[in-house]
Amino acid sequence: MPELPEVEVVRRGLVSWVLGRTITGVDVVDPRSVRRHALGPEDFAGNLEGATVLDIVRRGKFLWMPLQEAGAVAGEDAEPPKVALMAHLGMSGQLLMQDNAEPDEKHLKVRLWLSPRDGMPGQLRFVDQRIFGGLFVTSLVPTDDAGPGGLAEKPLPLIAEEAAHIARDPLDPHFSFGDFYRRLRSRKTGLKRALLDQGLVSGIGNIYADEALWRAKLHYARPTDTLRRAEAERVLTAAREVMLDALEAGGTSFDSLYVNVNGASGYFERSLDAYGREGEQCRRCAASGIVSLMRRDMFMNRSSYTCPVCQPRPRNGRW
DNA sequence: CTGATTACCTGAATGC
DNA sequence: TGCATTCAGGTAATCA
Repeated sequence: MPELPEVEVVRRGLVSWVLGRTITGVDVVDPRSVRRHALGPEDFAGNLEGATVLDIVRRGKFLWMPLQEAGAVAGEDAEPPKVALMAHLGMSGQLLMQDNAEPDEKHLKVRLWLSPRDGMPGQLRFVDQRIFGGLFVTSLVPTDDAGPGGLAEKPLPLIAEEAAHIARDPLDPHFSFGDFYRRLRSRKTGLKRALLDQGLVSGIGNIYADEALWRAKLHYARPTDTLRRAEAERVLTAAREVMLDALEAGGTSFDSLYVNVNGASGYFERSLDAYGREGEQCRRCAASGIVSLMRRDMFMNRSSYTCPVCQPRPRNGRW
C-alpha cells in the first residue's frame, strides 16, 4: 500500500510528467472516487478543464497540484493559485501515466487528458481498487506556520485546505522536533497512537510505526508523557530512516513510463524488521544470541508487532 | 481534548 | 465446490 515514501515517489514522477501541462479533459469513470468533491463530478471536471499544473506538493500522504485556472493570466502578472487538485491514494490508489491507446485498467476511476508534450503519454489516470483514496479540487489557504509548505519543487506559502490540519512529516526540512516533543509530552496517550496522529506528525502509517518503534526499542503503549527527549528523538529518527530506506528502494524506477505507483514498493519486498513477523525471531535479539519471537497484538483495531524482549511493555510506572 | 467506534471499500484468505 | 465470514488499511465523522 502506498505510504509516505511511495507518495513522494509519485510526487517526483508527477514533476517529471505533469508539471506545466494543461488538463484538457476529465473523465470521471467512478464518481465514488471524487466523493470528497462536495459539489459533484461535473463541478470537479469543470474546475479542472483548462487548468494548468503549477506545482506538485506533498505533506504526509496528501498530495496536491496548485492550478492556474482556465483563462487566468499567466507569467509575470499571474495571481497566486487559488485552487489545487488534491489526491490521496488511500490503501490502493495509483496515479499512472498512460498513452491514449492503452486500454482502461480494471479499476480505472478518473482519467485526465493532458496537453500534448513530446515523448510523454497523453493521460494521467487514477486507478484505485478499494476506493479509500480519491481526487477532489480544493482551495489553497495561507499556512499558519512560517516557512514554505511541504516538499515541493518551488515551495508555496499556501496549503491545500484539507491538509492544513496535518502536521509536517519527518522528511519535511521544516519539521520541528522541539514542537513535536513538546506536544508529544502534553498528550496522555500511548506512543503508537501519537505516531499515527497526523495532527502531531504526518506520514506515519501502521507499518512504519511498528518499524520505527522496533528500531527505537520502544513499546507501542509507552505513555507519551513519560518519554525522555532522547527516546522521542530515537523514535523520530528511526521513522525518518525507515522512510528514507524505503524511498531509496522505491525510488529507483520512477523514470519509467509510469508515475510509478506500484501498490507495493520495492521496500516491501525487502525484509521488514517488525511488521508481519509474528512468531519469527527478532532479528536484533537473534544477533545477540537471544531467542525471542515477535508477537502480534491488536491495538487501535489493527495489528501491532513487537519483540517482547527488546520492546518490553511498560507496566506500573516502570519502563 | 481524548479515545473508542463506525463508515468507507474490495479481494484474498479462511472456515464450514 | 460454493457460500459466508474475516481481515487489511487511512481518514473523517460521530459519540462518550
